[in-house]
Amino acid sequence: MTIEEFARKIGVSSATVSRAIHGRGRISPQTRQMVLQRMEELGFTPNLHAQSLAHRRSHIIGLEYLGHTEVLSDMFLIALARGIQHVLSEHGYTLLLNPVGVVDERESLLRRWARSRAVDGAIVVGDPDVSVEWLRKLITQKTFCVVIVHHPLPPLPGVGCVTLDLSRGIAQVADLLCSLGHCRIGYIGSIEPDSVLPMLRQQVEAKGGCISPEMVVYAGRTPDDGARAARELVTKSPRPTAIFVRTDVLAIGAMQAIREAGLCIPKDISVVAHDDVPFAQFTDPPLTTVRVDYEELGKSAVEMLLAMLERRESVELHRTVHTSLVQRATVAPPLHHKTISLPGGI
Amino acid sequence: MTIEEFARKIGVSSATVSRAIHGRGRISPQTRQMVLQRMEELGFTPNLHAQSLAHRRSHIIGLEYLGHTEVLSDMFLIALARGIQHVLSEHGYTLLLNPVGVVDERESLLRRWARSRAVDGAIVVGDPDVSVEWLRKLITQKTFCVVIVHHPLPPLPGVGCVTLDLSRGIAQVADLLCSLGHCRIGYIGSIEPDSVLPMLRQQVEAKGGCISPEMVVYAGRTPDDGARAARELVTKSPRPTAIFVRTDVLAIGAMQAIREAGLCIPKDISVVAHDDVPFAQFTDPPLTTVRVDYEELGKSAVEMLLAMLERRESVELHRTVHTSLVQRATVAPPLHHKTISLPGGI
DNA sequence: TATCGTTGTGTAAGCGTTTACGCATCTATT
DNA sequence: AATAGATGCGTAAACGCTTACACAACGATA
Repeated sequence: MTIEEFARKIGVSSATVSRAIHGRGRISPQTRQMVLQRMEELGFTPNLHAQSLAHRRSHIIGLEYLGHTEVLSDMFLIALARGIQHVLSEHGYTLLLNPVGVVDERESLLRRWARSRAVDGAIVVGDPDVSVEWLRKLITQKTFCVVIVHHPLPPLPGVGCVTLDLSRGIAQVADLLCSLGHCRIGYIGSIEPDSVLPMLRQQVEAKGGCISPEMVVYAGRTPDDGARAARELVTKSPRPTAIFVRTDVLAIGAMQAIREAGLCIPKDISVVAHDDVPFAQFTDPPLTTVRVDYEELGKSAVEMLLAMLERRESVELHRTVHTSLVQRATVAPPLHHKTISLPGGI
Repeated sequence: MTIEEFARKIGVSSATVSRAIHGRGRISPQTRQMVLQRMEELGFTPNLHAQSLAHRRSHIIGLEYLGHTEVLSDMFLIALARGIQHVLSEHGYTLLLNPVGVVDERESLLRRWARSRAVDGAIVVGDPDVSVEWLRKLITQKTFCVVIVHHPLPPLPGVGCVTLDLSRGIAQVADLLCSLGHCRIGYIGSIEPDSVLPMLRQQVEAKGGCISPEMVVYAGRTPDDGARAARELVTKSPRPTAIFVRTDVLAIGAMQAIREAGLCIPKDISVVAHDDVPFAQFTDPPLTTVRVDYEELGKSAVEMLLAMLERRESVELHRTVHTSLVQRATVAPPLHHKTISLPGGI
């Protein structure tokens, strides 16, 4: 049913129906009520494409995720999407997903979406691949977007930026570990380059602890990688009294390997990880880890985007989301509290 | 840039450009090549809404998920979405998500989408809430959809159906357990009504085992629920030699409780669960569980839907996806193999 | 050479909305 | 009672694409 047919059927013009729907323009309250009610009854819903065409607005926003797609690393996406959806649906928008994990080399789907006006704006996730050039191309299309990154971007018109700042959580890790007396701390990284190690090291050293170079090993992404790394660290002598693992997924494997080495977590060795993926609370013992509030991240991003789309005054183009440690059961004081390594020493 | 502007700029008419884009209608190969090339150069992309309006096709399909939204139960959604996306993007379609977990009582978002022609078709997940009435309303809008359910639906025009049949996996569970000699089997269910228990019981009894009524307890959804249920089962005497747990999430808690009761998995008691969520391989020991291939489910559904949309002949309107057991390390032969319970006995 | 089908292109009428504009019809003012 | 400004509504022109139809140019046939 088209708006014309419907209008005729209820004895008004299409313009009146349109005005009733949007509550804009001059229309009497009675007529409006009547139209809305009959819409319910007859089940008329305006054609979205015609609306979008006329409005030059689709009320759809896109989510572009640049990055490797492994089963486990995907999990954060759903949390992000949930945060985004929540805000979005309150404003009558919906979410269009790009093919997860299918990164189109020649031209990002997002650009195509933007040019074809399929989306009004977009949220872009995936730190390493967000280049300024790429963004510059994107915004030529007069599409707003907000990117979620680790390090603030140079300001570009029409580009918002919410940065995920890991330092708070990392500082808390250092605090916890050092205050318990850990000073020989191991580090299992994921993929280089890595901005977390320097952060952690600085914090730890400031508190009298130490992450000496031979105590850091870069593993990879999978639990097996984590296990391998943990085996390596655990055979060092002296053994680290605590290990920070860059991701929960790695930590899963690391914990397994540590147990297999006959060590007890956290009595013999403490473990702290990062991400707080859903299963972190179900490991044995439950994993102490740094929580990243992806839902909050999604919310912030979409709020910013909507503010831009609705051309609100004074839109804050930069926001920061912090992380925080959630303590569960993989950290305890070190067993022998006598060994104090000198700052920077081996 | 509109198609008119672009056409003028390259010295042809808009009709020619359109024909070049779609490769339909009469157009010389040279002109077509030229147009396509200049599209690249000038960066022209047709407006999607205008296209959809003219075509009466949006090339977007919706995913509606009816159901409770808990963090862990969400995980299957992403696998499903991945399967869907994969096929979809090969055919130039994209996916529109309904607000996850926001079930609009008055009128499903999907219906609104369908009526407003935002989507060409939809995939509906969420067994318990898929009522035939609801579907009947949906198809009034001439929208195709395929539902993913556990039990085949009465055939409706325009409604495809892929059913997830759990029986194969359940039979394998019964096989495994009984062939190892387990005959006193406990059952931890999730939420009633439950179609799995009858299936499992039938299979088990056919093989000489038994799930006696006091060996089944309905728990809920969370790991804590699972733990409570396991504690209850484990204190029975005689104790079950194996427990089937309806979901991996419940099993997590159950395993923890079993360990806390001083029992060893699988030596003292075997555990088999269902779903094979990502972390199932990382429990300690790794969980033997029934795998549901959600990606396959998504693929099947979307293939069927696309076939319907493209009005292919002889579309198979019903497909079945089976489950299968993946054996990991939570099952072993029972410790004392002497007790043989009579079929159907207490 | 006149005729006919074929081929490539342009013209214009949709597709289903929104909205600027104009025209009645009212109330409020003199 | 005549006029001015509100107010409510309809008409019609966009919005940017597709496609049926018309038409010109062409090689093939008689």
